[in-house]
Amino acid sequence: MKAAAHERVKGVSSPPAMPMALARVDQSVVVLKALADPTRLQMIGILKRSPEPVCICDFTAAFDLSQPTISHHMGKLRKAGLVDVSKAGIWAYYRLAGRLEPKTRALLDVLA
Amino acid sequence: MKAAAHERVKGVSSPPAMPMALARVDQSVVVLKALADPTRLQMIGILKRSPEPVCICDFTAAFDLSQPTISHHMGKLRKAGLVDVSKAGIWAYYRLAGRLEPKTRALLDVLA
DNA sequence: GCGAGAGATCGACGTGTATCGATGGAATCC
DNA sequence: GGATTCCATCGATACACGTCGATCTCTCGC
Repeated sequence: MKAAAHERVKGVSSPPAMPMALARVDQSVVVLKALADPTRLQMIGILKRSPEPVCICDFTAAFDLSQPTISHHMGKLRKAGLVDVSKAGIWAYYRLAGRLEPKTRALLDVLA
Repeated sequence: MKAAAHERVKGVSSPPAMPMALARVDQSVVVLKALADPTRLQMIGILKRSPEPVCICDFTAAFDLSQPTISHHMGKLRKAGLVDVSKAGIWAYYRLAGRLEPKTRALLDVLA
């Protein structure tokens, strides 16, 4: 993809114009891309219903994937702003991000 | 990707087990993948707030993308079950799918 | 300080996807 | 019938992504 889609939208007159803020589209796409993977969606589901932060080693044990892959997926969720990480000594504990856009929060409520 | 993620989930005992139905995960991922693109997300937004079905030629005019690319995106939305198409002579009119999973409907309500 | 373990990063590989131009199929108009 | 128009499909290309093994960076316990 060479450019963000909102830069490719022409004048627009025929279809009803688009109220959704343009930056909003890109922000939503970032979150949607982060969630559009079976592993990450299940990770979010697990985090969402866990009252305690979850050690990433638990995910490495639960999924049949290598440790780098698990770390990669969690990093993707982190960069999308969906999860927070706290390190305790050797271990890294993840939980759903505390500060979430209302729209993102609603998304997670619907999904998981 | 070699297999669906739910086939890669091991015994699972440490993290709180996962109530989300396994097929549900894959179904959600299909919808999320369809929405995780700026062009398609805007298309859905336009369809969502248009009371009338929209001719695909309007999208071709509104976005600075080639006709095959627009058709490709619309086909992706169609295969994900998000939109319905009706042909009138030479033209093809698209609208949001009438039969939507409640979860999917909620997703669209949040997003667009 | 040193070895060991947890987790992030790196490099590479195969697959998926967005994009385009060219082609094909169907309905319309003359 | 023939030309035209709209849209879907095909083939090709470039890039993004999921995955892994190997490596690096911490922190802990000795």
